[in-house]
Amino acid sequence: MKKHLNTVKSAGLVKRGGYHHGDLRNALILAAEEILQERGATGFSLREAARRAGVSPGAPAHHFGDARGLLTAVAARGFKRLEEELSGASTNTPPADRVRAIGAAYLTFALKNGPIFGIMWLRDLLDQTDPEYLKAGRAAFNVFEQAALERNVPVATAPHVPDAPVIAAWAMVHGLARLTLDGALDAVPLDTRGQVLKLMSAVSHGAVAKEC
Amino acid sequence: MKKHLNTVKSAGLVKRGGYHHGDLRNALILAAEEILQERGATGFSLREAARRAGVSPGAPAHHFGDARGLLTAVAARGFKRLEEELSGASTNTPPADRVRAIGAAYLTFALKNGPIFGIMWLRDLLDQTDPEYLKAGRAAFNVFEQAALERNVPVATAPHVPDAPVIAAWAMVHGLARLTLDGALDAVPLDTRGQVLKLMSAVSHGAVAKEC
DNA sequence: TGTACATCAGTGAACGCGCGTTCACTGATGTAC
DNA sequence: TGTACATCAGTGAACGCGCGTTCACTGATGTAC
Repeated sequence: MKKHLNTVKSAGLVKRGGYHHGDLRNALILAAEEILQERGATGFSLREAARRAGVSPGAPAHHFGDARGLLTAVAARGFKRLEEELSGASTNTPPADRVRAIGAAYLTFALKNGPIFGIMWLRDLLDQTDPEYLKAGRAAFNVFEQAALERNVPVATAPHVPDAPVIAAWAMVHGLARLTLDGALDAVPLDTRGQVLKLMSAVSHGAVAKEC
Repeated sequence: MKKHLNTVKSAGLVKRGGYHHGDLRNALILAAEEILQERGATGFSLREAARRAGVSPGAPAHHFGDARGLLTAVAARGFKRLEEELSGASTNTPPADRVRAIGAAYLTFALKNGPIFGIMWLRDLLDQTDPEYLKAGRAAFNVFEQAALERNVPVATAPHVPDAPVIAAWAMVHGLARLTLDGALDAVPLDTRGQVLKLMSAVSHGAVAKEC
């Protein structure tokens, strides 16, 4: 019955003896992730997060203000984790296969973290102006774009406009992830996803635009 | 202040004088759509739908059982409307351009009906076994697939497995729609969406797979 | 055409629930001297 | 090394809220004869 405490507990983030917690901010983020994964976005509440961190209902306000604040932190952390996964896939793969590997990592992350991935895009529930959130989101996209363009221009410095093949490829992986999560592709064999990722890679490199 | 009643009202679906409503089922579906469009999925409640239809809080139970039942009906109607849009785009367009036109219609529908489109895929909130819902969803996909395959085999009769280019193309439009709705493409010019749809069309016809 | 009656589609008050947030408070921590 | 004190990070009881659902009821409708 208390099984849901395991993750937060095993990370040593439930309040121990003292009056002060020590790392409540992180404990609440982990607790929120736990709730999302177990019960989905519908099942989330600030009180439940406080409960799992072993703390009174008023405590979270000190760190996040309100529920929106906590969820925004969760989303930001989600994008950071996604970025790490994508970066890992990128550096471990020769340039020619990079985009496909990144796409596969994107898909894997989304499927493993369904409800968290979902909330990362639910702007209604987030503080859309939070700089950490925005930065993390851009960083993740950057990894993808860099691999597609196969040059090392640092994109983050100046605003620029990504071109159609990159957007098309991103939309394709993203759509594949969402349709899978939403159960719309239950009848489609796993193998097909691999083929879709190949097509995605080709699109990202302009294989279609350059005269087919 | 009562502005939100307009749609349901102007459709003549608010209870008039009598004890019985006459068409409460449809009135509730319209009211639910209104709420979703105005307040998003978070703002939806069964009581509010009843309120807008001019009926007591217990009334919806007679027609839908619970909130899930009503939302499922909304989602089913959403897919029916989507299917109509896609069919319209298909029949009004020469075969060569059909997939692109359908993709554009898909995107337009999604953007016009953001929160409703969102809920159509939120299986947590729906009765996933509802036959009307399932049928409407399949019918919409069928229009897309038929155009991509450019033959007239009726797909609905026997279960079959769509192949990678069709799934890839669908994922691409779907992803484009969701990323746009979620504000992730705010910096991308509208023109780019048109180019993405062209790429989508090429992919759906196997332009990439057939040796590039 | 009239009457009895079953069925249907509503009412509206009441219930218990968990939520987010507030607030006066208090225990722990860290810093100045 | 010791003491005073400000600041910080918690408590926990209380608030009001809107929700979904229930239930005994009642008015309207339609059908049988």
